[in-house]
Amino acid sequence: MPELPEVETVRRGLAPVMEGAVITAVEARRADLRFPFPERFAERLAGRRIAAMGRRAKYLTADLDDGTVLVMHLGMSGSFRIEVTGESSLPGVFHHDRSKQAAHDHVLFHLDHPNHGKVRAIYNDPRRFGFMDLIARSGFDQHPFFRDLGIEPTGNALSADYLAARFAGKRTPLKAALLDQKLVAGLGNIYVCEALHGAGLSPKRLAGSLTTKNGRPSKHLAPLTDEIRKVIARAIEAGGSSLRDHRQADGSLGYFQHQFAVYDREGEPCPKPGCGGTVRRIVQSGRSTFHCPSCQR
DNA sequence: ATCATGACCTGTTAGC
DNA sequence: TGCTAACAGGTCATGA
Repeated sequence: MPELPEVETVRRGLAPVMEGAVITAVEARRADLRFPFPERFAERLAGRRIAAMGRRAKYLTADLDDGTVLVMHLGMSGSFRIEVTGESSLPGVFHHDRSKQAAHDHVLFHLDHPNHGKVRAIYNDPRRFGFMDLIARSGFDQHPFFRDLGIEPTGNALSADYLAARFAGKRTPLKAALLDQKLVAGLGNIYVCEALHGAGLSPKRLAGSLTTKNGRPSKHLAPLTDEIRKVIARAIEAGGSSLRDHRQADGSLGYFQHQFAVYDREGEPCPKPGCGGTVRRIVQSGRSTFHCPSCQR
């Protein structure tokens, strides 16, 4: 499910109830998700206070008061929801039908928050491609999860020069290059399709074709960085995209899917003014790519 | 080294 | 209506 904007939306939803809260208990209802939970997972979390909720690429992090970091990845279908347990006064908290989602509730974090009282954060993940781990804050950047990750697409590091350096000599299609978390971390299938359409670049074009002989950026790279930055920012603003199950932590739906130009719009007219093309679906590296062959060259 | 592919799992939907 | 096949936001291990 979640690319960077969805994970960031989850982080923003969890932060108000998790930051500053003490974890009173954790229930892991099975031994593994994609990977086994770390040794003594629940015991190591119990009693810890959460100092801050963070995000790196598509990873959610919770910094604990003992120097460990709870790392969480939502995989394809992971989501969180918040439930108030007592007479807590959280405006707009998700009042859901518990029986509906309980089937795949795998981890329950029981929290005690100084302002909100007793609250639970519940991790649900039907496909179980998500995972959780505990690592040391001191070794965070060197940890295998994070060591090889590329830059965040939201910050100043993303530039035409950066992409030119990383694309140089690459024979892989632009679509695959942008999905590679070692180059730009956090982009996924939706937002790569959208950014390439915005930039008017074909997903089939070889990444290396966007650099000049001496490794300088071609004229297409500045617009591409702009489109990446823009689509990610707009999607975060919209609370992410709700294709089937992504929700904000308060239960409301993200609505960026209504702004897709090409993703999941096969057969529809290209929305670019004056283009007149038709959105097509192709398969690249085993995954759907949506693009407009008329205006993406 | 680089790249494309299948595997991991379950749920939903398109098509017959 | 009911069955089956294809497909889904991600990543990792494989083999060419």
